[in-house]
Amino acid sequence: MNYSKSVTNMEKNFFSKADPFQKSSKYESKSRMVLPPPNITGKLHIGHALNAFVQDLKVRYERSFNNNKISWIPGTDHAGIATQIMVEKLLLESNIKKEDLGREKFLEKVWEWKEKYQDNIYDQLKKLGLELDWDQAKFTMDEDVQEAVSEAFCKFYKSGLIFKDNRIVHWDTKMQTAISDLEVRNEEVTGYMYYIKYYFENSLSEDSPKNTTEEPISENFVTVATTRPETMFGDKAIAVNPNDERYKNLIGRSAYIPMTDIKIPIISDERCDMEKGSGAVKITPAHDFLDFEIGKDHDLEVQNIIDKYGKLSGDSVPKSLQNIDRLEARKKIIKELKDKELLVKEEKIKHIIPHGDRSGSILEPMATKQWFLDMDSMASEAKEDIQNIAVFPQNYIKIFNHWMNNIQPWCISRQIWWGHQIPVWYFDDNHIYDLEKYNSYKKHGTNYLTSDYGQINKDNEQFSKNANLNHEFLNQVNFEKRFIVAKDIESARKIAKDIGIKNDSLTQETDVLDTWFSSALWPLVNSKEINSIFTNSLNQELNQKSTQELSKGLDPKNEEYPNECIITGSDILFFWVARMIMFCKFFSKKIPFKQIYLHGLVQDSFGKKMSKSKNNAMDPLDIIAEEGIDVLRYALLSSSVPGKNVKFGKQNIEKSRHFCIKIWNVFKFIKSNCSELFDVNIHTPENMEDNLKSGESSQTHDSQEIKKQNIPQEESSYNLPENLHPWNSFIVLKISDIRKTILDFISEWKIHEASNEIYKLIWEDFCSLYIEGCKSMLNSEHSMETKIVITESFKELIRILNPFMPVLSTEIFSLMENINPQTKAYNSNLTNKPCNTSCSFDSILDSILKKKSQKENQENETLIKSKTLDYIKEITEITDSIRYCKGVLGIENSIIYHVNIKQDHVGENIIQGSKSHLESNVEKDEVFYNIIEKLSGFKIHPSKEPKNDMTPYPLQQGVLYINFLDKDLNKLKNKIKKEKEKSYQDLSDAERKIENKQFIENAPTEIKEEIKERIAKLKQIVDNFDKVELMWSK
RNA sequence: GAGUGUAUAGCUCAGCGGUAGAGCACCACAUUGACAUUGUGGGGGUCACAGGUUCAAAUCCUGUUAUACUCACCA
Repeated sequence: MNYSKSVTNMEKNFFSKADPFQKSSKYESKSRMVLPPPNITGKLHIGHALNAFVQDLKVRYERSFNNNKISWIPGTDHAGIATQIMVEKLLLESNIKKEDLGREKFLEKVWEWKEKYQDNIYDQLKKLGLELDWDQAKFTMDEDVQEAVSEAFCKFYKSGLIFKDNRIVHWDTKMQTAISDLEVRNEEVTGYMYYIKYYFENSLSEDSPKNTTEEPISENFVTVATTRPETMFGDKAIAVNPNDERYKNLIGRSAYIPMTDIKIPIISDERCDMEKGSGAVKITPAHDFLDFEIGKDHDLEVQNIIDKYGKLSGDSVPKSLQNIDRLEARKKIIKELKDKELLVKEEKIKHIIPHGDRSGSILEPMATKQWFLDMDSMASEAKEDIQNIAVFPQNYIKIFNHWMNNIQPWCISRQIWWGHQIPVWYFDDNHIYDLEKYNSYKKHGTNYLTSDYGQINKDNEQFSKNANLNHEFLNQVNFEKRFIVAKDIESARKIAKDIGIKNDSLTQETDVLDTWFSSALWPLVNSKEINSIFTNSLNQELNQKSTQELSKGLDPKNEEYPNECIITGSDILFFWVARMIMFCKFFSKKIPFKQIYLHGLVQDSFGKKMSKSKNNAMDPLDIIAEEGIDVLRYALLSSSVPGKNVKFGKQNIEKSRHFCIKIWNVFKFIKSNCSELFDVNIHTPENMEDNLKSGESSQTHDSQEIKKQNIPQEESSYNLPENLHPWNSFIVLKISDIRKTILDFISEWKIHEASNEIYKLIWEDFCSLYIEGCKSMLNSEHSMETKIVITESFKELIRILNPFMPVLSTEIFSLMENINPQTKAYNSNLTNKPCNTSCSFDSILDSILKKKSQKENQENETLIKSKTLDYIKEITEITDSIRYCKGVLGIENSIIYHVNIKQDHVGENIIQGSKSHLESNVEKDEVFYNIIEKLSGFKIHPSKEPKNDMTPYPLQQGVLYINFLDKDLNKLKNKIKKEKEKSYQDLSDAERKIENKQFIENAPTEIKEEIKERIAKLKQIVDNFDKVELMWSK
């Protein structure tokens, strides 16, 4: 059964059967991690898949290799604006506008949508095969989250961080809401700069400028440049730079707004750029950020002339333009200005204009009343906090700090319906029932507070002494703006009653909070500490005392919070990660997570962002349907470098698919070649016996081991020899080495490096080298030993592979997990204790390194390792050389070629080397030659003297003699010549280095040793090259 | 304009002080072997450019030039 055909079944097993890797349920530690909650707007995209796979890898890695069980919490985000857009669109299909339904009915529809799409998202997440803790799934508008969000708002307000103000914000005319700076997408577009004449007051005749037919002269007007002429009806001044010689005389004069008889002053301001436009700029405080600031300083009126739909309105707008969309109006205005010769010129320019991230419509800066959260204090704290978080990649700390340094108050109110409604209740003067009481509170309340922001003025002792008034809640009431901040209507009513207001008059703020406001609390609301932080504190003042109480609520041993880590896309560092740090720290006094891992975005193979409109989006579930989970998963993991975008295309998928197939095939090989071990996993004794018998008959040779197995008192146990054959020790040592490398890479979040290491380990070391060589081992006296090492090594590989390919690894592991040949490890001799536990990879490793024996030390370990590696090196050097010749000369396998290894030089070395490894186990190491034969396809004859018809070929430590039959050797000779030259070059380079005094003085000893070794090797090589060339020339 | 990256093989990218790497593509050879969704070998690189630090630089620093992203910029 090939891989592609097996995938479906494998995945079925994966989802329906217990995870064999999860058998041990005892973990040293338990911790928590939250899934960045996907929006309930639609489908998962490939970026979600990458994000989820990285997290799932972390969970599996921590569980299997760190004894740390991470509870990974799924959830979904209500995504205010985005979802509202979708639902509105849906309703429009049946010709229903949200206004027709009204807020309540509309919200019902959204909740219906939520149910449906949350299920969708969860279904899709489940199809990715993730180890999520589904019992704890949460939605950002769940009741407890709503409470926490209200509470958070109140607390922010009481500590003076939230305020309501009339400020200029980015306004989305399509959604009719304000949005935050981060939700603005700047796009470069081609537009026009219009140069418009503003006539001076005293240059005019009695007639208004619109009637002028005279040729305009510069003494009569000033030219103002703008890209948005439609805003001119909101102009309150013309500003020039005080240092601008051209306009110095104009300061203090007035000019008329074209098409109107409105007169505005000409003022001077340093922020006015002399280089830009004409140097004179129209100031429209209501519709431009800088103008708003300038207007504030010059006491200019803020007059909105664009309504919330983007249509022109207001007294100063000419009748013909009233209620016309601003962009439409622009065209009309330009036409009229042209007609009236008020337009000096229009200039085609490229400029960047802000668009709504969600709606895509051109945003209008608009002065509106909004709720803001002051970020300054939290931001400066966050800059400290980020130092205590392990951030991967680290350079994002710089970016983080840069953003924090330039932070502005966050506009948190949205004029939409779907979201957390702001917990603020308004009252009006008509509803005061106890005026005396009200005024008394008002008086003291105003004194009590520094401003209308809610912050307590602690210096005001006078008020706190007044025992007749309940001042606890005073920082929740704003008497000037007539609102009460309270977590719910009951609390608001209570306060209202206290200050003499009829409580049935309260109306809640209709605005909702920015979606990211609730997201910022996500790690907190997903811990069980949510209650101790967000309840029963409404009537407490937020002071040191209650702060202490808050932090008391958090058990320091709490395994849930702070979270283990947060894994998310680098694009939402500011949107989400930064805000979580600030919010969670503010409320819990603790940094919400220990580590941050930021991955890049998944782009198409050309580096373009994937999107539906470009038709280059890849649906992860399509890929899964076609290729399987693991192929997608490994493809994403292996090509994801921390913080860098992934160019993702066919190639990534293909490499991954080939890898899966390779693993599946080698498993098939192992299964068929180590069949008797596999059969052991059928537990019934009768079966076992049968299987052992069949195992025996399937063996072509009558090996001792099999006989041993059949001895009843041994209960089919097999004694692993004291000294494993070096070919077998080699793979165990190799896996153990690379395992460490891989685990280190994962813990440093170098997942792409780890992926690459497991790839090389399985494909090159295990399949191409070890298993190929084992094909001869399996027919040797080492057969049983080899089978055990093959299966145990492979099981270990599969265990390491599990975080990368859970489906394939689970399938293979569950088919292999019961292969536990009852083996007595050799060390039972030493400890005198029968070691009849299953023979695990690590016990084999220990036995190779003779770990159980206390006499042994580190030195011995490295000696064993290096001896084993020498053996392998000798084999690979010979096979590589033969393969090289074969490749260069184009030799066919069907003809048997011979190789002589000259024993008086190379061979002896090798045989001695191998003997010492094999110690008493093997008398003569035929295996050595068999492996070379298997790997190279050449027949090997060890002998003292080569035959005359053989061609010498240089090795590092000697000479190979190869019978090339009648092949033309010129190609090879030329190659060797080149190789020789290169070796000479390398040698002289290395020698020059070692002769350099400064190098000797400064270089570290390891490097010096390395170079010395290299020189020794190169000398041998060069020497052999010379000898061989001499022989060839004969 | 400010910040942050990136420039390495034909393509997509790793490596980031001590002999230039992978996958794909290319060329040659092998042939049903666990694996044609294969194996083996090969060709192919002044590591953008210019300086500097260092015994040693693709790697660190400075500058230049491309290029990408983020933030600010609608006169």
